[in-house]
Amino acid sequence: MAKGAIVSRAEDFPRWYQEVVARAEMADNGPVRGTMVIRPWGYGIWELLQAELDRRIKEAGAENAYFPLFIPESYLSLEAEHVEGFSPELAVVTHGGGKKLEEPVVVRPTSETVINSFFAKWIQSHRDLPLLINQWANVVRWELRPRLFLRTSEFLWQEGHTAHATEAEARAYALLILRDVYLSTMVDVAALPVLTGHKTPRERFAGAIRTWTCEGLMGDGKALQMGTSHELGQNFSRAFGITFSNAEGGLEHVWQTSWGVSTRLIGALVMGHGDDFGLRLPPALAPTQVVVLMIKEEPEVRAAAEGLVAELRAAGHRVRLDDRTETSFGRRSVDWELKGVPVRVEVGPRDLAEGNVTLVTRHLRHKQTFARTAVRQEVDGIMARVGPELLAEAAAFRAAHTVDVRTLEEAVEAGGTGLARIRLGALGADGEDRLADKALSVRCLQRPDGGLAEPGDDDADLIAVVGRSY
RNA sequence: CGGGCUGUAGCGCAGCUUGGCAGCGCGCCUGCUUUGGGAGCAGGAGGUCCCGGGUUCAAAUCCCGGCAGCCCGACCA
Repeated sequence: MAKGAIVSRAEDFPRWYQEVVARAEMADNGPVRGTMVIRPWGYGIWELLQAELDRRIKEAGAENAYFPLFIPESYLSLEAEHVEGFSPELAVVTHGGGKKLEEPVVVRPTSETVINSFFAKWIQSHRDLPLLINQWANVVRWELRPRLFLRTSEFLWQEGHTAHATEAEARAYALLILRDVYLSTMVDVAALPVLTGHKTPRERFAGAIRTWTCEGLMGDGKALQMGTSHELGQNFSRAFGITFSNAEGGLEHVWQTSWGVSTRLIGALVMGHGDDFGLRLPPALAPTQVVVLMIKEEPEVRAAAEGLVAELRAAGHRVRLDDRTETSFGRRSVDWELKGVPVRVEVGPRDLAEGNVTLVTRHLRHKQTFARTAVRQEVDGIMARVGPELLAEAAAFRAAHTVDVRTLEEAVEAGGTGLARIRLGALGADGEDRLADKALSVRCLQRPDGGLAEPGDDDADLIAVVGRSY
């Protein structure tokens, strides 16, 4: 290992992950165990993700709102499975204003309960439906084994909550979010291939009747749940009394959905695209897409570099000038590489004398000299290619680490290094227990062709995607 | 909850066995020389040695008590 370099992924993947997050200045551990300080580079990625998600959420018709951080403890217990699922990880506030509270309040682990208590108030008629609400917020789930971005006690996310007149409409909306918001953002923006499917009852969200999921495969062969969209049926509408008068004058309970993705996606980006030199960002999520790096402080170099910055900015790229020539060239190159900036433009006297500059493409670590006048066009071209190439590389990795099997034993074998696909029925009644003994789980269920289950499909006939997971 | 390990500069660590000036690497600051893949030289700053008590002329070091963190197991999902 070269001086100051990070550990290789092959040698120690968890340590590699920690080092990338630290050295790329994405996040630090907070003072309270399990908490996280998101630094500008990490937060910049989040802001870009947020913007992409928010636009799609609004296109899907949902509106943003904000509900309180504190929830009366009693609300949680209104839905039996929900409270059972969340009580082990709740943070509970027992004192306020120096006095013991009459009723403790919990810090939201998710907002189903508060939001639904208001849905009950707002929804009277079928004309009030559908009600489509999203909120951007922090949530708290006390974690014993935290890892930055992947599992922290507090994290940032988006949670959508909707109410519909019919089960079919709720289901269609949960799937709309899954495909047009989550799948689209993960694949087209983050360049991360994901499997979609639904969870087994064992893995399902506490309180849902069906949980749809996007599952990614990380560089160490472990799966990561990257986003979920739940059909809640009438579980919460019955618990909270959310009723509406239908067109015939009858009183019905609404059908609901909820869905969320979090800052965990940043962890997915690191583990899905990173290499032994650090992070590799798709341009769409790079806070800085192009770094123009001055090799030396000379008037000609500065003039050329500043000219390129202006030109590339005008072309619509997020560009930053690195003129910290008091720091060595090598050091600065490595720093930008760690941060995953897609393109570096290296401007130095030697090239410049011949009217050239050097372009370095991060994801390929490819270096080439171009005429200064060709830079804009070359950068445009590289920027258009990076995302698709990262996506193709990750998809090839997943294909190479996915295998179809027929028995649980084979699934255990294959699941050790990647994903195993097996008919759920072939796992047997205690299949999930036996997988759990080997630290494996069913990540999702899909049709043999990878498609989503249709109404009427029997889970036993669907393909269970089995793997280790985060 | 059980077992093991660790707390020393911003980070990583040595020193503890055998008590005797608080150390090393990286990072940081200043100056000069450098700058095309983690620069060199010189100078400098930075400490509640986890906390409390004890033994001793003298404690980072030995003894007692406590706290925190990490790993493994159990539990949970």
